[in-house]
Amino acid sequence: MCEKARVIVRMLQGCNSMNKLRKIHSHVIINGLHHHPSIFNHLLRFCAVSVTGSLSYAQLLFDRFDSDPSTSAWNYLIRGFSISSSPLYSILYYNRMLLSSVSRPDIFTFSFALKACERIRSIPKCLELHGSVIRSGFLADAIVSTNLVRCYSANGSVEIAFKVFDEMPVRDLVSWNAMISCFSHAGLHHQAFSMYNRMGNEGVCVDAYTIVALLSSCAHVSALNMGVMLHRIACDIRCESSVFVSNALIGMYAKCGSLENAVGVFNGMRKRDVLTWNSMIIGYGVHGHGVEAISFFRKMVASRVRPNAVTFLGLLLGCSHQGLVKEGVEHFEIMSSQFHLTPNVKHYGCMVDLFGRAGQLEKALEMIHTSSCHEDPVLWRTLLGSCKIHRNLELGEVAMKKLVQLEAFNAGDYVLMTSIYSAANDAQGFASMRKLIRSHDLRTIPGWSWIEIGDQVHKFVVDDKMHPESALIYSELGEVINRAILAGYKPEDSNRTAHTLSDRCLGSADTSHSEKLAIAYGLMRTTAGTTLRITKNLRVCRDCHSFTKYVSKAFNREIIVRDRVRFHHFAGGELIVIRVLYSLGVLLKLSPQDSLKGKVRETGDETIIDTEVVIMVWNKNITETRKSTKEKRRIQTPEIAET
DNA sequence: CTAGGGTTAG
Repeated sequence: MCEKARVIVRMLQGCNSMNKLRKIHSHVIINGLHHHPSIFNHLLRFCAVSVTGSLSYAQLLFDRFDSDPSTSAWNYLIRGFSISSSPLYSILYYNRMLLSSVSRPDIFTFSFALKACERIRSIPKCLELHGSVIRSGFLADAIVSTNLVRCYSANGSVEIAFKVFDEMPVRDLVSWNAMISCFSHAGLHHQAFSMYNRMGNEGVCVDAYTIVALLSSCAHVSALNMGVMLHRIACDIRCESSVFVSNALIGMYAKCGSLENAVGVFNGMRKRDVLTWNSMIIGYGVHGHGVEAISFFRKMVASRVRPNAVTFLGLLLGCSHQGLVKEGVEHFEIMSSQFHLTPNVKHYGCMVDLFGRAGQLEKALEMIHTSSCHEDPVLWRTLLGSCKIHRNLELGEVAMKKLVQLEAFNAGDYVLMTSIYSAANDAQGFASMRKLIRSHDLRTIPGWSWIEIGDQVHKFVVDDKMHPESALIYSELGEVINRAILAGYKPEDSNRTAHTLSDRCLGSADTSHSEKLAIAYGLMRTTAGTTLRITKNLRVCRDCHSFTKYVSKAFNREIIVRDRVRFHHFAGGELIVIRVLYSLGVLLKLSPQDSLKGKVRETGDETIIDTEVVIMVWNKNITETRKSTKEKRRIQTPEIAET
């Protein structure tokens, strides 16, 4: 290399902006050095892969280069495009390389091309690259084959991803993590767990990435015991203070119904990001605790973390479930006016639910019309649900007609509409629904509930007879029902209400609903005082809701039921709200009415608590219940730490 | 001379 070229290469190594690069480039051209391979590579490298580079300039350089680019030159371009907004170009350059260059792809080329393929969502390209990887013998490279696993996974082909993984000659920790994430994303949570077990058997250690992926699966299937175990492992390998791990832990605890522990993790964090706050707000939202969600939202804004669309989803969810119409509307408005976020279908869905649940059905309808998504069946279905609650036949018919017109009707819609007709004693309408059901051969989704006991998950369906301890469970359930009745439970009379008609025709008369079986089993198999956590796929019916409430009183147990959309938290025969004064580490359990009546208020720098509500003090693993007194207590709120 | 991974709603 001549002295001039050496100087230019040194200049390029120190280059930090496109302006400088352009100057150097013209200098190169003047000196007639633009076909010098080393200089070309350095120019290309800066344009294609540095943060301040320019991919279009890289293309320009590439097109004007008149000898055959080296593999590394191709790699720069393929790499640059693979992480750009147009990954397709990455593939185009890869194809061009194969067809027009003497330079052959190496392991790096495949890594970058696979990364691009992961983002363009094309199974045929995946298969083609897979073939080339095999032919070139690079399948033995752990990174290349892990990229292949990710590629199939991102394209929705879990089976092939697993096959590639299973046949990998060399695997490392990242490969295992990729496979676990793949299962977790695909909703195959138990497969994700079994990968973890296999890792243990093969002596592979886990890291923070493994834990985050597994925690996400725990959150989805409410596997609290598994989640707690992962929390312990995170502490053992000292990654529990990573923001990723902490956020995943908060999400897991909140979705497993343990807000106490979610708050515990939240309090211990040194750094918090949007996801940290969102996880807490969503946690409160899905528990139906709008007031608390709003309080977290205020603290979030005060600590200068910018809320995003998901933040507002959590807020609106909490407001609609707690019946906070005014607050919901307020936050829906500031979402766009103050935070410049555009509401999407899900936000409109929450608003329709907010108005509908509160009985303001006309406003709910208006919301659908003013939204940008008035053809979305979910919104109409939400309205239909509200019409059922408030027994509004006219609007119910409007919603149902719309669903039929959109060809989006399902069995659930028919169930709702049928019960609206029944409630209105409209035999004709009822008959027309039956006809529709027959002609479309629609089946309802079977309901099931599960409960985690030890490391086992027990799943129940309606009138379940499959469980090995079935007989015992039914005799226990009889006993439980009797004790609940003594505590005040009134089983819903199936002959009295309008439900009868629809229940009979749909085969879901109020027999032993799956959550009743799960509760009976939980009472049998856990020691006195243990909290029961039930998860179910549908909504909890009114009778089971009331049943659970009285069981919590009769057996003195906290029972937390997670249904399709929210949590129901029962204790002492009440539906309760957990109010956390997180800056104090104080945890209050009170009824939603108390919360609404403002028995806990934060005014300026102090918090006022009416102590007739039950107070629990949260302190690491110790919870202590203090009995109420009638006087008012004033507690100084200290500065919020580390925000 | 250059590679791979992560968390939130329904």
